Amino acid sequence: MNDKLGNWKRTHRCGELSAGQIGQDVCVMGWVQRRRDHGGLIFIDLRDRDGIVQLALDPDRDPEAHSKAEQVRNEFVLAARGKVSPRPEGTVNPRMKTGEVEIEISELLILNRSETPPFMIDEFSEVAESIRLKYRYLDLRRPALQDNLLMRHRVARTVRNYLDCQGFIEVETPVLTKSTPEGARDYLVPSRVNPGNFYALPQSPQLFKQLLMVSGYDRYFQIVKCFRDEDLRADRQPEFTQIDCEMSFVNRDDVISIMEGMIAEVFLQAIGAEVQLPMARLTYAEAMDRFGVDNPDLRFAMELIDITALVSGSQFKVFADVAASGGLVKALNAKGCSSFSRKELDDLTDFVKIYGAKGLAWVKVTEEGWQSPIAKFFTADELAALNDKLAAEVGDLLLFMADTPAIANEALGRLRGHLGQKLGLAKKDDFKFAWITDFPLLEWDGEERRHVAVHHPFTAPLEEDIGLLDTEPGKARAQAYDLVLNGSEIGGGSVRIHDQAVQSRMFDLLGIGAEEAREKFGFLLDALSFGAPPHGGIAFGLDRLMMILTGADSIRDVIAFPKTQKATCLLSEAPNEVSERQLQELAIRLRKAQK
RNA sequence: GGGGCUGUAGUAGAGUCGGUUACAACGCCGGCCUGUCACGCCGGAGGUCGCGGGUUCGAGUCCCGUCAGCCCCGCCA
Repeated sequence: MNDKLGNWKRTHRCGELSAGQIGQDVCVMGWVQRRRDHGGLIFIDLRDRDGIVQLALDPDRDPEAHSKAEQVRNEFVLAARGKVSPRPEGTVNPRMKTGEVEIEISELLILNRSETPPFMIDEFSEVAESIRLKYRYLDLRRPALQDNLLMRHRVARTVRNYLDCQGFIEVETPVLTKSTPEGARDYLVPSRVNPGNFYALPQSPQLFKQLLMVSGYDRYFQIVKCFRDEDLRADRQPEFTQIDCEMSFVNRDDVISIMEGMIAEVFLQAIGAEVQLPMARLTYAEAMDRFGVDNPDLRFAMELIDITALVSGSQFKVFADVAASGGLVKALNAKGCSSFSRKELDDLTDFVKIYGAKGLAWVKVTEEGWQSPIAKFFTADELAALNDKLAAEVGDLLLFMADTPAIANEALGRLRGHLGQKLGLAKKDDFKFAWITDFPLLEWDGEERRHVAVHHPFTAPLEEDIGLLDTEPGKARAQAYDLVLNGSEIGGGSVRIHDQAVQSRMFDLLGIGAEEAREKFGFLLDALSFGAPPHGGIAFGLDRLMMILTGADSIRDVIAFPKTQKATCLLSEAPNEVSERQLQELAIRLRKAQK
């Protein structure tokens, strides 16, 4: 039989007790971290979310509490009253925040018992993630996850305070909304009241926040769940959280300036890091040229060098042919890496093949010159020119990639990131931000044989590129921007189209006919015709931001109840089959699973 | 859809060349212990080697399949 709480009131949290409370009568409540039974004296480490404090139970002081303590096991829930006392000389524990004191217990309640947990609730035990996920409520008792979720709370609070001070108001938008073409696969929800019809869960509140601008709310934000039915990654969950913002009467620089202030405040409040403002900016074209990717990790240099022109006339056919057919030959200098083993070089080659590259040429720069399978193809002049262009020094490893521009950039750019990690150039407590601007507006989709929006269909072109929409739409740039931190895209947004005619033209370019546009986005087009102000916004991925702030390697470590890679929840066992009756109400008949 | 890694008591691991009854640690249970703090000492219980099939006199070990977890490509406006 458990003890009743009655009118006991907690006076302190376990972690906040220190020498300052010595002599006070206190009451703490929490979970048993550990019991140490010395036959006479019993020590209990009591834990709550703030920390751990030692309870001392002396049979001479209170036999009843002491005998109760003998029944106590790990994770029992206790309430304890007693006097905060200094620990005897020589028994102070400097590794504990509360290690100078203990509570001399006079009364003890066992509020609840616990089964032996499947794993130890401490910071030492390594446990398979599938077991941690099945017993998530126990894993969440451990300090690592508690610290992460507490920081997540502080970040959300900082964001709300900052945006409130800047005149933003938080407005909720529908979760049951309309499926739209473009973008990710939707999660669908059947409508019982409208058989055969489905809601979609929002991939983002994009359209609604634009409507709020038309409604005159001027500055909106929301910390909001978004849903995309796509495959998972270490930094991707099908349901995730955005800090979603939209502002009226602003241009790109206005949005960037307010938002980088928010990020700086978040870093200061969450981890005490000072962020230099304004943040760096790179155009998309420059990012691709120097780093091969649109989310470069700027914690280290090792930039990509375009050597297409230098090798276009060389005897090395692989390079010359690529150059002649409109491809790119690019290289990077891995300083001091000429000691890489054959195996390491093979691993690098395997790495670039993941991104579709056919191979990777390497050169070790030695006292005797180039040591490389491709050295013999180049004249002395060519070697000198390449060494000069790559700033090659003895001890360097040069890596070359020749392919279509898309593959050469991506493969070598990813290799650069990979090497940065491998060589320890990317430190977790180093934060390098950059805004990437001037993205292309459109991208050609070879499979669907049409343009698709790089950002989304509501993104405005650069004002000077509007003419290109009629001549060379593929060359038009967008008023879009991403915030990149340490090689991770943590946010992205754009100035939106507020002109109905331009929006219709955009749908046209995307191969969305007038009728389809009417059907899918008619409400937006209508709204734009009723005095839509110029507006723009941005959304930050809160989960990814938290990963970087906490140093987590997995998005699951910053989410209270995350999904597995197969998008299931090991705790609740969602998703699950539903009853025939439920399906009937929804007018849904299942097909047999196809083999 | 594809590539890769992992799977052995509650937990995390060892297990040789295919060969006796599958090991030791932490945890758990019992006993002892009045200053420990990841307490200590003594004793004990606990196993469908993920699952299914195959090879073999014999499989945790080799082969095939499958399931689960993780990482990656595709996908993610």
